[in-house]
Amino acid sequence: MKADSVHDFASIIRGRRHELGLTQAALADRAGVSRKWVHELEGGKPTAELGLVVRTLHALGLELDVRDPTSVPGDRQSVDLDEVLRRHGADG
Amino acid sequence: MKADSVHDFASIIRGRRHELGLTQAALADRAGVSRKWVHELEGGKPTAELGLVVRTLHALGLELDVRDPTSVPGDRQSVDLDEVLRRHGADG
DNA sequence: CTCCTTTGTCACCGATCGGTGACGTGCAGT
DNA sequence: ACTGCACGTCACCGATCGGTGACAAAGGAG
Repeated sequence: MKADSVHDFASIIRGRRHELGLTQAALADRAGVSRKWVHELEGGKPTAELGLVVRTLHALGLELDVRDPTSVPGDRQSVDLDEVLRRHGADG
Repeated sequence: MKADSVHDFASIIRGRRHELGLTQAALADRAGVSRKWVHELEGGKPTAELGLVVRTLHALGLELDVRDPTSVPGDRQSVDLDEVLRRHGADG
């Protein structure tokens, strides 16, 4: 599940929480954060601390991955650095 | 690439930055953050803001994924909620 | 309608984030 | 030795984080 923005995190987390039948309070408890924070995260708060997000994801049984979208299996191993920089540099 | 902790982010980001031949300053510039922040992130700062992390990842041409480790392709589609909660609840 | 649960929201607060500007170190080239 | 670059680190600062405690709205059940 691609999480390109903080809003993606928001929906993923909220969805997963519902899947597991957890309340915000229950999730907050499991993740060791406050209910208010869970509420804000599910609202797409961009300033949420990385560590807390990771903990919350784990509390939901989810895992975080970092991928290189340009490394297509069977295509090639390395990347066009210029290409990458070009695409992400100015305006994508 | 699994990022289970903020330290994983640290090494992934630092490694990728080197792959691309970018300096901390250059990356900071591309991501719209300060060089100090990049330095701290690469040091494993757990309080780094999610939004900035996402921006930095994008500036490195990387993508963030959220996965359910229990959903093995070809095994089954859904999850044992109890199982998940049990594993992540007490002590994993 | 009443009770209960869940969620959205508020004010208040100490602690800390991230930016800026600067300085010292280590390394490479000349 | 001297110059230049990348990096680590520092003090300072306004802005904001996340926690706490409390209250109101929304939804279901009797």
